This record gives sequence, structure tokens and C-alpha cells, in this order.
Amino acid sequence: MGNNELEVIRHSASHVLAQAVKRLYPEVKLAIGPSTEEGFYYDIDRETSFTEEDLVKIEAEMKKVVKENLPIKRKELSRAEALKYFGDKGEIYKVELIGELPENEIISVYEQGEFTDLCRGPHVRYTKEVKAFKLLSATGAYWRGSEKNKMLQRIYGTAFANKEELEAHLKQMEEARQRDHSKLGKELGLYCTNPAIGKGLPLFTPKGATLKRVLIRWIEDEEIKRGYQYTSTPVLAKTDLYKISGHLDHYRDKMFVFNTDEKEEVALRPMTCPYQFMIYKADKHSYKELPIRYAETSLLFRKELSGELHGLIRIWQFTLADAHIICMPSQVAEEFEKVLDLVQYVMKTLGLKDYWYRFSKWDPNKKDKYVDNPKAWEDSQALMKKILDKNKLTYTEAEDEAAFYGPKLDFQMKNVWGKEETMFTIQIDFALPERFDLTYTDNEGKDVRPMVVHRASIGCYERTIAFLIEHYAGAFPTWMSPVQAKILTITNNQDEYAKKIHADLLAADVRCELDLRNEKIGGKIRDARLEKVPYILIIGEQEASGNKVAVRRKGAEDLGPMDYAKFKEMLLAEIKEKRI
RNA sequence: GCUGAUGUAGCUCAGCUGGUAGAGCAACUGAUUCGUAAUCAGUAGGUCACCGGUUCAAUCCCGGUCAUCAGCUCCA
Repeated sequence: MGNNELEVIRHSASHVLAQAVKRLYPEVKLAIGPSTEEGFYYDIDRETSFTEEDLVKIEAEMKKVVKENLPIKRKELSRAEALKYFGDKGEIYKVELIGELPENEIISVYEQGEFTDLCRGPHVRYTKEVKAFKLLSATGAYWRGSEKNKMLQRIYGTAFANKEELEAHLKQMEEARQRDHSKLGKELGLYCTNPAIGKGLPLFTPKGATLKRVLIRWIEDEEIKRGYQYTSTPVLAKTDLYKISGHLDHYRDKMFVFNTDEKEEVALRPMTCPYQFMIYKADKHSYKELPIRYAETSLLFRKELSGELHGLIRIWQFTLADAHIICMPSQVAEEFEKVLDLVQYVMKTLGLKDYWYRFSKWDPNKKDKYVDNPKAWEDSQALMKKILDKNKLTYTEAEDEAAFYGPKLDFQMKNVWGKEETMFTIQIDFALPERFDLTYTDNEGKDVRPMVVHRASIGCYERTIAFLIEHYAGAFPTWMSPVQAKILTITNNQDEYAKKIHADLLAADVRCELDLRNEKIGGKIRDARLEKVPYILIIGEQEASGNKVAVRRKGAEDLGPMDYAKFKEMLLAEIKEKRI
């Protein structure tokens, strides 16, 4: 079945939903009901929200509508007729929508039985063609997506061509949610939270901190190899700094700002750029030095609204693999491509494949949200587009997603709930160099303006870790696993040999644990498997006397007894190559 | 922040629409020394998220706060 066909079914399902709701609750007003990637929804204005019992009733009514097999008929109306029809019914949202349709647009409605909805279509021909659907949830949603508008009630559902596909989808959703990083992250003991500390402030346990440290060391070393210089700058600054950068104008409600006893206003930093610019400004620079690539494993603070916080994905304090490349305008394209290569290498090494590129542009109508310099926006966006096309990237374009100082290339992924998040980002900045008055001396001895590329190579560690947990369902590749090998003894008689192996692996920088408990081997294996340790080493009398270990890989694959030296060589190679 | 759901032992969950709580796992103690997903027995563990109200009596009803989850908004 093609996507279009599924879209039509889902869109028709949303009409069936609206019809059922209108039958049960005639007083409600209908807003919009589109199909989505995963299903469909309908926004409905109702005084009270829909409960789970309401959804059961509505779903039953929908089944009736389907069973009645009503023909779905398209009609075209004049603007006046349409306004009168929906106006008479008190459908104020439909009236608003009609009012905004372009003059020459054909206004169509779709009729099924007693129910008629404003709609461009297309739809299935009979309601019976909506065969397999399910209502999933009821939540609030702002009219036209703006928090300034009234909050409506949204009912989500999904529909498929047949029952089998619907069941398969529901099962897949359920399985995906088993991988939820906040569930697994706590089960595996990677992080925890505490109400006294507050939301959006997760605590990394030794295991979680190990995973983070492994990633940080890898990225720092890799970037240094690629010509980055690491800085270390304060997380606090006087708000004067953010006046220069423009953050205070564009970003203040997202910053933690407070006063000292001496009446100075200070803020926790939401971004690293101003600090690294000040390092740049501490000296005078020649064009011969450029590009300068300042990197930092940077602790950042952003005050998100409480309802926006989620597990490790959106938090108040996070660690960004941040960098700012200060270069001549003529170097931007090459630097951008180098960053692209780095980020693609990072994704490949992490084993993350299900990402896509989003070219995030400004919205010329939102003057207060973006630096007001239309020409620079057009130029920098054209430049980025040229780079993307030259590198043959397929990307989606998104209006109104840029940073306030320039366009971005975002690496997008979906979490287990299907929610889209930005993993990494590369941005071209034409505005801040001017605000900070960054200059370099060109070959004619004149001071000229450099450009800046902002980028996050592995994104923010917390969020990336969340995605890694979900991608691997907690069973990490050996190189990043907090515990890489666990040694289990069969009886206490092997303790000494096991300790020797343990010490030897630790000495070789293998993260290794020892289970000497007086438990049966089956129980120890079970525990180690639940911890998702990549290598389980079982040591009994035979192994201890023959300098061997019995190896289980990824919990299940039994490699049998092998020479310890051989195992160690294999393990070290796997770690060194960062095999996934 | 907004809409809604949820909050019972470290974890997973019971607790019959008001009469001051129960299981399994984990922990601890003892026994068991065992060959690839749970050895047996015992002990201990709770201001039922927190604060207030209604009631003779609240885990249960009402209000507020905090936290978790989903959605909206937002976003690295």
C-alpha cells in the first residue's frame, strides 16, 4: 500500500472520529483533523477534556459509523455558502479557516450521512473502507499551535488498511517503549533523579558517568586530532556579556539570571560562544592563523518550562561538545565540510543510522526572534544550501528553526515515542562576529570580519546517551559499555584465579567486574545478562587449571572455553576498533 | 507554562468505591561450594509522594504542592 492511500484512510478516519464525537457530544466545536505520519488526530473545542471512558464510547460510535457504510461525497461551495453553512452551525473554527483561504481557492466539503466537514480531501468512498483503527490518547493542544490561543482537546488515533497491520503497529509501538531510555536508564543504574534536587537535573551514577566519560574522552581526542584547541571557561558571567551577544534580548526567559550581594546581575551560561570569542579577542589575529577552532566540553544551563523536560533528552543542565570555528568567509565552506565529516564519523562510530538532515532557516516575519539583517540571512542560507547540495545531502527544509544569529544544519532523530529531537547541529553565524567586533588582519593589513561556524559534534552527551540507550536497548557496544566484562566463578575454589584475571584486565584498561558471590552459576549468569554486560567470563575448575575462560558474548552467544590470552587479545582489538 | 494521567517497601505490583497495609524480587543472617537465565530457610524493611481539609475514622473523598509520563508549546 502506498503512503498516499494510507494517508487517505487516516484522514477519513479522522472524519469518522469527528462524526462520532458530534453524535455523542453535539455541543462541541470542531477545529482541524489531519492525518499524521503515525495516524491521525482531531482537535475539538470542548469545555471538559475527554476521559478514557469517553474514548471507549467514541470508538464504539466510530465502529457504528463505519458499519453504516455511509457514502462520502464531495461538494463544492461558494465562499458565501460555506461561511453561512458553518456559521449557522456555530463552527467558529471552520469559519476562521474559510476566511483565510485564498480568494480563488475552491472550497470543498465532504459529506457522510448527517455529518459534513470542511476539507480539501481526498477521502475514501465509503466509511466502510476505514477498516482498522484505534484511538490512542486524548490531550490538550493549542488552537493553531500557539500558546496564546485557547487550548483545545486533541484525540489521537491510528488507522491502517487492515487489522493485521494495525496490530503489528501497536505491537511495535509497545516494543519500542520497552526501550525508553528513562525506564532502561534507571533499571540499568545509569542515572537517577531526586525530587529535592529537582526536575531536569538527573544524577549520573558511576556507570552512567563512565559511559559519559568514555564518550567525552573519545570526542576530545578525536577533535584535537582534527585541529581543534580545547578551552576551559566559566559557567557564570555578568549579564553584560549576554548584552553583547544578544542573548539577553533573544533568550533571557531561557536563562538562569540572578543577583549577587553586590547588586551585580549574573547568569549561568546557555551557550559557550561569548566566552570563546573573548579568548579570541584577547589577542590580535592574522589571516595566517585562521581557521581557529576552539572546542570545549561545555556545561550549559537552559531554563526550559517544566512540561518540556524529559528524561535525559531535555534537561536544565547539560554537557555540550561545543566548538566555534573562526574563519575567513572564504574558508566557511571547507570548514563546514570538515565538520560534516566529523559528525558523520561520530554517527557511524556510535552506530546510529536513523537520522536525517534538517536545513533550518529563519522566518522573515518574526523580527523579534532573529537578528534583523535580511541580506545576511539570504546570503548565509544560500551559502549553506550550496554546501549541502555540493555534498549531495538529502535534507528537509524547516522555516523558523534557525538560531537567532544564523541558519543551521540539524541532525534529527526520533525517540521511542516517535518524537523528533535535534542530535547535533552545525550553524553559520554572520551576526555574532559583528556584535563582538571580532576581527583579523588580512594580507593587506586591514582589519576585517571573520565568520563563525558553531557546531556540536556529538551533541549534548546526556541526550546522545539517551538515544544510545534506546538504540541499543541498553546493550551497548563493548567499547562504550560501562562494564565490558564480568567474571563469574563457579565455586570459591576459583577465586584466586578469577582475581588474577580481573586485575590483569583492569591493568589493560578493560572495565571489568568480579562476581565472587556464593551463588549458583545459573543465577550469576542471569544477573549479568540483566545488566547487559557484553562479555561474561565463566571460570570453573577446568578454566582455572588450564589458563582459560569460558566466554559468553552479548549474554547469549556461547563462545565456549578459550585461552585467556587469546580472549584478551580479541577483546582489546574489539575495544580499540570501537566495533559496534 | 498549558491539557490530562499517574505517585503504596530499593524495584515490579496487590489492596473489594473510607475502619491506620500485603506479595514476588532485591537487601540482611544462616545453611549450601554447585558447570551456563533464579539453591533453601529465616529476618528486617512503609508518616501509603508532601501539606492541608471533610469525617468518630482517610492509602481511599476534596483542595494545594512536588515529582513522573504523554500531548501542546519549546528545543541541544
